[in-house]
Amino acid sequence: MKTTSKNLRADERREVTVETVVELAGEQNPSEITTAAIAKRMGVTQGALFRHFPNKEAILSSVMEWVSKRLLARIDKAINKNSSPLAALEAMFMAHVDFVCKHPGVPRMLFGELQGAKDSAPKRMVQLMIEGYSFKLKALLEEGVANGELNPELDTQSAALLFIGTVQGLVMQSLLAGDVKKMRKDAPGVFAIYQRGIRG
Amino acid sequence: MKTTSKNLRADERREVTVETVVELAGEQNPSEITTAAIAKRMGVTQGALFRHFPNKEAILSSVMEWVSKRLLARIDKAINKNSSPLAALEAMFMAHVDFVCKHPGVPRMLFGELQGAKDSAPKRMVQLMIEGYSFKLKALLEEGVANGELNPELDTQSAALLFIGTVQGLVMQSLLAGDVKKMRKDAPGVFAIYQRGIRG
DNA sequence: TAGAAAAGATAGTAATCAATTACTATCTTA
DNA sequence: TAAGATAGTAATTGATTACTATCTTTTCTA
Repeated sequence: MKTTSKNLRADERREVTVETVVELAGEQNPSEITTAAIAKRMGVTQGALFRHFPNKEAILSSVMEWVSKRLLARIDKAINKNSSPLAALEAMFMAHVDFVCKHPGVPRMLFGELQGAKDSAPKRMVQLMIEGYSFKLKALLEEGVANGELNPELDTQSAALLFIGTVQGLVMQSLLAGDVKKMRKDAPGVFAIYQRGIRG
Repeated sequence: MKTTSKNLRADERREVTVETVVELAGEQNPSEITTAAIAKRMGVTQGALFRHFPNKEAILSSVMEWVSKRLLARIDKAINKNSSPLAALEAMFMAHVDFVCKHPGVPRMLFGELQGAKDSAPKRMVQLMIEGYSFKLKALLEEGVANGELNPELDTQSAALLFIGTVQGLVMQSLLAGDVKKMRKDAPGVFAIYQRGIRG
């Protein structure tokens, strides 16, 4: 029984830890999240964390893995629901925005990890995720070009970069306003301009 | 004489401090820049910093002020050189990218400050700067719409957001590649798509 | 050029951090 | 149900942080 047991199993505890970090990252600067803060939110002592993770970096690595898995799965689902590449692109965009709205700490953590000079395990995880993301994105863009939906002379490399940057811009704007939901509201208008830029 | 003097005057020392922080931010995670690291780079002891700044936050505030002044001045110069709004937008974009290339730590610091939950003095400074930036941007966009250069039905709010996001996307890409100069190379292609999205 | 004022050095402080320790509570299963 | 395995606690560690008190050197000025 989950509800009656005081102690969680190791894998459950790891899962809870990861979710707690994602939650905290939505409320404060991710780089200032301490192991003590994580433990407190979980209702557990600080030292207990190190029964399940060798060190703090391993926690962050697990978080990045969690994010990567969930985001890419969402993206895939959005893509597969649409036959047209352009429609799929829009669905992918909205799925991404929706994901970030639900987990506002995620883009902050990603950006934070990328800023670290040394290439840590979590940083490599982020790079890997963006690689996978870009791959799907470029495939859609090239499909659209071949399809005729997109500008035949489209620079797909730049278009992919702009796509990701667009989401990043929405995130930054929501940070400025201190309002996460703003993103969902602004997304359609911004994507409309992007779409106009790549359409055939 | 500057060269012969061992001690700098207070205002000079403050200036050097700010420039050192900007420099360090280009090399490492801004949130991990310690007062000891700043002092070491300046060839001065850590305690000496507190002769010129009441605390660390004041240093960061000064840095943000420095950034704000320099960036907005550059933007203004770029705008004033061009009569056409669309040409001015492009010049503004390139000036911004150029500035970030010269000071790669700047966007990292901005983003980092915005992430802090509490609204500190440096955070307010950043918000003020982006406000000024957006103001100039929207003026140009509206001018372009009135002019006929831009899409008459353009959503200028979204267009402004996308403009800033585009720069942000370039920054992120350069972080991923670990190569700042990549940004300058990618900028024209990305702006071309943006331009296509807003043009009349 | 004396000496006051400014700038910097030296040597600390208290607080906070991730990590580790010795120990206890709880669960599982043979 | 006894015994081993697993999960968590409480206290402490050394390192690092921003910041400060006191002393020394440099620079400016009257």
